Amino acid sequence: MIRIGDFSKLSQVTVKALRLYDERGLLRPARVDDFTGYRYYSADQLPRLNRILALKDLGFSLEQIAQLLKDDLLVEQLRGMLKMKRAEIEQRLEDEQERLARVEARLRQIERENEMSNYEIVIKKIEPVRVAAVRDTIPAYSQQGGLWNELYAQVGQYGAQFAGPALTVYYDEEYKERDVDVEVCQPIHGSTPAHGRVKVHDLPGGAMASAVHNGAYNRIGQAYEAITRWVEANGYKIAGPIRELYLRASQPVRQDDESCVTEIQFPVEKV
Amino acid sequence: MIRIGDFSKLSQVTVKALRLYDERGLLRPARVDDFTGYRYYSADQLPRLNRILALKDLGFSLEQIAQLLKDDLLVEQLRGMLKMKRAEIEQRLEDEQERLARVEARLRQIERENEMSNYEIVIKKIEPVRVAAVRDTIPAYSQQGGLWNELYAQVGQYGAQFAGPALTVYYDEEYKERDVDVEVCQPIHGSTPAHGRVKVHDLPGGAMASAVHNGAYNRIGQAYEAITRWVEANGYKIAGPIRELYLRASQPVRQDDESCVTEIQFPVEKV
DNA sequence: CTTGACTCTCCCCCTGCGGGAGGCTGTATA
DNA sequence: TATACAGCCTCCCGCAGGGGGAGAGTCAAG
Repeated sequence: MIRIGDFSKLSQVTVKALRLYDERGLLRPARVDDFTGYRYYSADQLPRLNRILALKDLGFSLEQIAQLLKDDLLVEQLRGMLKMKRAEIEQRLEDEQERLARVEARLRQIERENEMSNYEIVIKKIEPVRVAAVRDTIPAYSQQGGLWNELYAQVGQYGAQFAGPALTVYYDEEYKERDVDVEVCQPIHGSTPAHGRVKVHDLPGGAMASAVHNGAYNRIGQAYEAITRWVEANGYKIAGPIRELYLRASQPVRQDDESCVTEIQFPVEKV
Repeated sequence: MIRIGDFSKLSQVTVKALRLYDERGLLRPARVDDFTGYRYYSADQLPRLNRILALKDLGFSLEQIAQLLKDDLLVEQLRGMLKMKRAEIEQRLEDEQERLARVEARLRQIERENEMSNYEIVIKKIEPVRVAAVRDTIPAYSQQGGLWNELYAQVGQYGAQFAGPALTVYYDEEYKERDVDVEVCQPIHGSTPAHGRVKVHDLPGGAMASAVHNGAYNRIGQAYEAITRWVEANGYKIAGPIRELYLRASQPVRQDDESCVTEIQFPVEKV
């Protein structure tokens, strides 16, 4: 009969862990003194303990190990658990690879510019969103005013509930200074009947690379630049029209209002 | 001013997380109502929140992020943290690769034999251990008795304290049936003067592939077989003389005593 | 008999939240 | 204007796998 401390030395497992395995039913001591509560182990319990350690090394949780240690375990079940675990590990490997790529992209950026970027790009999954919208090709970005007036005249008339901040979708594949294909949108709840040029439809959801620009519109180009570089450096590609969400806008709209907050979303998918 | 629920929708961060970031000092709301305790956020806090999310995505803990968000952070420090994180991720990748290899080795073994092995092999780090020992070349494994008598006669005389179970070291590089170079050892505390053929020295520590054989000695070959296969299948190689630890032995020694418990240790290193 | 090394149970701690209880608040509607 | 009801607040517990420590009981040697 071996006391817990000696058994701990023999097996290289801490006393704390042994007591936990006892409590969780993974390894009951060969004998427990009724009066003192002392745990007494037997040398032939080492194989079972080693089995526990080996399974832990494979990444199983204590609860899973308890299942795997039951006497009536079929080889089939073991095989199934192992395959599950293999898939799990492969997934984690992939995740860590991507994480590593992101860290290295950051490091390269620092080496190049020797400073931190002002923009943080994050990937977010967006749900599809119902909007009332007016789409048109207009001479220049700054000429959206008319479209917004048209949109809110209509939406206001039907009193639809707003479901989020207004946004613009830019449908041009490339950057254009003139004759821009834009759609101004207001997310709404429920449905509002289409009327004239105001259509109600659902913007598709999906993965978005998102950055927030804090300040005047006339410097928003920096945000586009940062996000474009990030998308390239992190192995994504653009997979749809870009959106601008006006989280805080000036009334009336002014290009040099520093208090504006705008989120830019690039739909992306992995290369 | 944006209430926490709306800010949560805007940022795709749960209310619970936002409250936690407030508590941990990562993102204090722009204003907190003194009476109601309501948190009010401002749209221009989104960049900071996105920075938090981006850093979390790189694998930093909330505490590390708090450091990284401080105003007086130098680029140098950021670079240092990133390099640390890179090393950490590379380490994890390596660990997971090995874990995957172990799982796959198990699966292959099951496919081959369609049953579970009776032996569990674990890697353990062993500390160097001081022993009193007698080494000699003897005609056969089973002839160790004389060496043990010689050893204990001497050790008993000086009354050294035992520091663990007795063990044998097999110095032959290959398996041999006759003329075996063995050393019988008893771990002791402190030092005992050498006398005659009994030497006191330190067995080296290091990584050991260990298996426990439960039962008679004359079936211990199975354990050797299992551990040899494991070492090969998991990308290790043998890096020193093999040890046998007699965790529970019969008195007198009998080859067919089923109550014996013996641990076999192969010093290994990665290929 | 005493001392010192072990052992016992119980409780709190770690991360990054999720879930829920119990109790205010703010707003939209009847 | 009264009342729902959604939204917010602060606790408190739980998670996995133990680590650290308190306070009290046990064992073996000198």
